Amino acid sequence: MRPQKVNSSELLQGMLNVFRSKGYEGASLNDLATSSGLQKASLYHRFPNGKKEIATAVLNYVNEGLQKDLCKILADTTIPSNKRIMKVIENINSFYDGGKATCLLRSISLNTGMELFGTEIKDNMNEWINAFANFGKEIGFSEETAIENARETLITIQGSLVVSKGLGDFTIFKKALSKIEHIYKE
Amino acid sequence: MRPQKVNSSELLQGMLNVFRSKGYEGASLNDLATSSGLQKASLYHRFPNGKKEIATAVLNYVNEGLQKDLCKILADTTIPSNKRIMKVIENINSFYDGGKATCLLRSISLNTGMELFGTEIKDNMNEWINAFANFGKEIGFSEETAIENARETLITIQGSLVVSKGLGDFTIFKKALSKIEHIYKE
DNA sequence: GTCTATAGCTAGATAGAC
DNA sequence: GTCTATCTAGCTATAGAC
Repeated sequence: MRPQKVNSSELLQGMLNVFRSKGYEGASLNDLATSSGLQKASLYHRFPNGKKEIATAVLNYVNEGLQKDLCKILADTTIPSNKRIMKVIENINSFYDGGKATCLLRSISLNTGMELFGTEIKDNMNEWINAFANFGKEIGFSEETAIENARETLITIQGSLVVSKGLGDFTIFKKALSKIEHIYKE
Repeated sequence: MRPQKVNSSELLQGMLNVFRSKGYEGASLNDLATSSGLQKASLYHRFPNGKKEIATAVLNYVNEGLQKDLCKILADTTIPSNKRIMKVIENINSFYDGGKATCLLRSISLNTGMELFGTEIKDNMNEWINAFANFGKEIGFSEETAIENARETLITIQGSLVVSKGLGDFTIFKKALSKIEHIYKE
């Protein structure tokens, strides 16, 4: 057995960046190959169903990160809630590179409509909302308020990513994150 | 002089829909031709610099609509402010087809990064913010609060478009609009 | 498991008839 | 001003050597 030249998470991280900045249609297999350090044909060895399978793998990779860096932390009752929300906000900030990186869900959902990856996108968004909603209930929000705040949290993150990037003013993203932090720190 | 087979605003409206749903890279000249009712080569007659010029024209077309259906109305002091904000919210709702349509700025900014249409996008977003900020000042907000609320208005619109589409739940967009309405109706 | 080479297709763009 | 026909470059995907 020949060793893999590039390991799986390096590969996926590189391709994640391509999909984020170029979208699904815009990301060519040449782009993906270059970013990963492999040749096109080698990508087909690892992902026999081509581009669609690559994008699915990248979506799963992101979802694992979501579980690890957001859901699990928010649900970890051994840590004080103030610490948890702080840590999660930090993770979100670094995940989106201070607002400079585009959300994969958003870039993938363009071009493809919802047909190709609709369920993956929906599931991922629901996990965000559920994680924050459960956290909200734990710190004393009513069921309804918790869900409402969780939705607003996701809306604020997505919206501030769009606006801060459009205006080239990344303090907007930072402010949005601290606004979210305050929602959960009363 | 041969008459134009399709007039300018029909042409642009059709192509706007293509760019919104497919993004810049995803929108092929065949798509654009089909949506407009003309052949590819005819599009090159009207837009000699090709796809980039088409996208610029569509961005300008959207910007004209923004002026007419949002900026001018918000600034029209002959109408009571409550009526103005109601009318503008209605226009936003129909412009985004109740949340089902994607924002052109968002779809265009993908793939192209900010390199190609960065200034157009920035200008357009600034017009949104200025229009709402001026309106906010007029109804009594402080300079700072007015700008802060205007930014949050844009963030909420963009974010709720993303989330409601991702979840396939367009009541989220509706709720976001009524939340915005309340900001300006106290 | 990775590579070079290439097939088959569609993209954006152009030429020239009417 | 609009059309059909066509060019070249790039795309996704595959074949087959190592």
